[in-house]
Amino acid sequence: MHPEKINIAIVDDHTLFRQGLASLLTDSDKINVLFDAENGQDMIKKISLNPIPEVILMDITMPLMDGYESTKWIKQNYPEVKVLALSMFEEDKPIIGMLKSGAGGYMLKQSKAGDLIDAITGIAKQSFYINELVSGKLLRNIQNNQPLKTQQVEVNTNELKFLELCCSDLTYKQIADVMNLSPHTIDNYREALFQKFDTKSRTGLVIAALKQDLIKI
Amino acid sequence: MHPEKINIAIVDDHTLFRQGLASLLTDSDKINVLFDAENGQDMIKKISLNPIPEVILMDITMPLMDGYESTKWIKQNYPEVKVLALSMFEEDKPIIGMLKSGAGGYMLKQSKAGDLIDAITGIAKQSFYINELVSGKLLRNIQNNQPLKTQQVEVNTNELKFLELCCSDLTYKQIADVMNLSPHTIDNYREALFQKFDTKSRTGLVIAALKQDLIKI
DNA sequence: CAAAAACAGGGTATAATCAGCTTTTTTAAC
DNA sequence: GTTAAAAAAGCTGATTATACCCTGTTTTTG
Repeated sequence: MHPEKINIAIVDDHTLFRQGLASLLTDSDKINVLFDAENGQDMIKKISLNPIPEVILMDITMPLMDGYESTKWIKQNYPEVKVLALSMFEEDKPIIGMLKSGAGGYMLKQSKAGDLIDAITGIAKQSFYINELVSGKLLRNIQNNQPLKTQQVEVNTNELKFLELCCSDLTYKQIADVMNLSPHTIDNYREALFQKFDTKSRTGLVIAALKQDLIKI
Repeated sequence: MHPEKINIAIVDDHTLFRQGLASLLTDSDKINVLFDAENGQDMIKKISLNPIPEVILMDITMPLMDGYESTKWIKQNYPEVKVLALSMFEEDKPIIGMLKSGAGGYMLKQSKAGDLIDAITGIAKQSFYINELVSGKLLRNIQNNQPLKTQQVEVNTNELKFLELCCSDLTYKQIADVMNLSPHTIDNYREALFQKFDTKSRTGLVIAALKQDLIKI
């Protein structure tokens, strides 16, 4: 009397975990495990030999092709397939990384089976499944995407203008011209900024300024 | 017999809404409205004349100083105060915008009173309150923050490595050394890339590669 | 007025840019 | 397998730009 089962695949390099999980999920009457794979390359091989799963449970750390790469590949080649990250890490970086790669949710391996099944059914229906673990990270990520300043370097208006003009094919002589200053003054600016940014080349200058968010491209 | 009430403030330019809401929330035994304000400037004036609220309910569209600005100001001057956005818009932009500005949650004005009270108590306790409305936007935002490619330029592995090494103070000679190639081969790479990216300087190369997302800094 | 900051000059060594050419390695066709 | 074509790697030599000196003048500012 149950509705149609959800077809999934499991990608994880630990065989015991993979097969134990498959058995566990199969025991429930809601989920059908189509195939499993021990890394991304194995998954690519097997996905064409099987029916397309609705959801893929994806580990992160795997040899040959990890969870990030595998998720990106899935989203490029089978965008309708949902990926649910399943990992032991609860740090920000892997969570944000998997979501950026295209995962629609993130579950910890220490979750209860019932919660995982909820997540799978949730993600199958709505394309994503956000729990408290993930929502906080998401929010913090979006809010921290701009500051993160190191020891901010002070630059005056002219130096800033100069830095912006450095992001071009203009020579210093031409920059001096544009700014209506002597090339030697530009020399002074450059040397001052070299010191401030601890670099020795125009390229280094531009990159340092970009990193500090002083200029945009 | 209720625990301590949560002290809040309401910032919204519609007087009837503001006062009606205040009355509604005060009727509950969980929330105490310290003050209200009709825009960000009014809020700034009143916040120093009152006890500091735990949570501020913040509208977005307001004259003189809108919700984005007001939220940023709060987060800069009273970072411990939580902001719960309260708006009629359920589009991506305002939601993402308010969260980026520092709001810890986002509720629709068409919510039920009980849900709003839940959100307020939630945000007071945990600093954020994520509902289904917000989580999907967050996820989509984070996933769409990268692509947007123009006409992609093809570069091979060596050229890519070279581009990465260009983002440094290394001279071409040193790059050649690192890559175990003759400096003249590096010359060839450079010239080929100059053509591909239509530039004439190392700086231009680096910037073009960054724009195309071929390299990261 | 004195000190600091900004601007400007001359000069040199090194690195970057550019054009034209040879050799080696790959690729693909025969 | 041979071989022609194409691609990648390597080279010479010259010009221009960049990086780094030291020094002096003007302007701002306390």
